[in-house]
Amino acid sequence: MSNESSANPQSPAAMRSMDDIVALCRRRGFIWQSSEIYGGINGFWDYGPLGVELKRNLKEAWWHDIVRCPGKGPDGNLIDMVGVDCTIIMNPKVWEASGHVASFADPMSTCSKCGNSVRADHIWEVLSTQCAWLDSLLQEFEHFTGRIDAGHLMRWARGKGKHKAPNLALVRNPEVTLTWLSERINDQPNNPPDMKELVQYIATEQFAATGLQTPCPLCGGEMSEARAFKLMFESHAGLSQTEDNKVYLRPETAQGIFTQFWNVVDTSRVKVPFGIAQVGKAFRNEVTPRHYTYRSREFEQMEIEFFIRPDQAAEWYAYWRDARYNWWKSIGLAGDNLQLREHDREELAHYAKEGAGVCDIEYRFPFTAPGFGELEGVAHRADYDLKAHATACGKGDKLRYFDQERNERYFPHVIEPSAGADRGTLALLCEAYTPDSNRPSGVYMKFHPRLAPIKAAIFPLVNKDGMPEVAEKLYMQLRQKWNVQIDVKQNIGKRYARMDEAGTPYCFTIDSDTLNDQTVTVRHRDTLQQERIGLDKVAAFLSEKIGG
RNA sequence: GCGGGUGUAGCUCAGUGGUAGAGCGUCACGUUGCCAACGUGAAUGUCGUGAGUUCGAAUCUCAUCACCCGCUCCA
Repeated sequence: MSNESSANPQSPAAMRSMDDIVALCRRRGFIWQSSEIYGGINGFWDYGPLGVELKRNLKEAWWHDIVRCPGKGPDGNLIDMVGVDCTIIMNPKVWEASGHVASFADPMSTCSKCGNSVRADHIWEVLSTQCAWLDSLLQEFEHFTGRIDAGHLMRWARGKGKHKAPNLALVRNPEVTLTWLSERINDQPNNPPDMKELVQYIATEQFAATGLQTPCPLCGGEMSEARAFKLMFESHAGLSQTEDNKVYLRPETAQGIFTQFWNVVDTSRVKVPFGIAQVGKAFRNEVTPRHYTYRSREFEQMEIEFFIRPDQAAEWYAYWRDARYNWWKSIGLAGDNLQLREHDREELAHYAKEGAGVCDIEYRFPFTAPGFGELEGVAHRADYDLKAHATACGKGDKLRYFDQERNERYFPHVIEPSAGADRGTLALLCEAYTPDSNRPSGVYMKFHPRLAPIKAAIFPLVNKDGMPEVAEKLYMQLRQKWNVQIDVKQNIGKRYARMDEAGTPYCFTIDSDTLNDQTVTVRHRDTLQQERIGLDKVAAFLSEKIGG
């Protein structure tokens, strides 16, 4: 990212370069690399003293607004929401039922010449739709009559083919390759090869040794056997390490909620519509962890599974989509950097094709700009998960939810707002980062006061004349309710500057007037303005500005 | 996984084969009278890591790790 910031220091992007944000996060103790003294580990990040407060504030704001005080739904009734906290390691059958074991092990094929990797089940689609050299080859056969013309192939191999598919067997060694192909045609004159087989023949040099090969869509080289990438972390529960006790670290928190759905219904007096919320770690063996904490291998989710009557999916989907978008706005991500994006039908996941919709709430991170990156997804998952678990555990329709009012049984549909706590924290950091050449620190963190890691700082103007004693008394009082800091060292400007970089919204300074008239100055982070308020009014001031 | 780039103190960087440095920051003491002031002093380095070449390597070579960029991936 050093290129990004140095390339064009005048551009708006450079004003908010990721490099500078990362540097501040490190310098002030928001985020560090995991195991940094050993060189770090790709895809894992730690939160420092300020970072942990910020992330906790985000999770607590979410829990407060979602579980404790969720507001009214589209039906005008108060929303019913309860929380759970499920384990990271679950019975492996959970992941078979959810489809993760199958879909998280997408077999990949790699080109032995150029190293290009393609999903094995997509390779023919890629070859037929996005392959430049195959397009070029097929143009040679525009007037293709059904007869395979070795002369045509040879001419292409020695001309265009050399540039477009240098590693294709036909290009490297056309004589041998065409020998195998003509043998095939002569052996079975009544069964000419179809397009797929033809493409495999021209990709094959050592037919006797290797059998038919599949060519690389980029360079024509041979693609390797498909091998599975394990996208779920694996471990073993028990001392021996065998297939029998293999377990997975959960790749999402949602499945804990689904598997406990029936216990919640039986014990919590909730009835549809209602929601179950959970905050917790999830793990994915991402191929390429990138962009600071944005795509990590260990991350934290804040998920709601909201259970509804199937016929009410559309209105609840719309409700959660708007509620969640507005929530992110309310904690300080207002403006052009936040957007709501409905998915096209084509990009929908398998469980959502027929649903009321899927959307992402996206933030314009410096590394995605001018594009956006996902903060939260809101998806109508229909009854896919509850049904899958009901079937997999062998109880099937017996696990349908009984709707007393309507006297009917059904599997509730699910609207799932699933947010990333680490991505949210990163967005808050990026949004807060505000360069300001007029202040000593050169930058300040403009956190919404509700999310700010430190709510207020208490400073004696000088470290004598009874000021420290007054400051300490105020500090002892305020810290019972808020995360506040006291600092008596060094000059006042330096202390303000430090608080600017920590994003502390208010500083209370005790000076000589305090000793006479029992007032303190309040210094506002964003405006640098100061006002005087009574020493006994400080707690009320914070309550009004921050809550709590 | 592929290709390109980067890696020296907390930060910004200097050091191109011969004693590892500066500024800022941090800490201590003094001072202080509202925005990184001043004075004195102090601490802080596996020169990303590991090998190799060399009498001698931060410097040259190779490997490796981490980060950044572009592909790829993103259920």
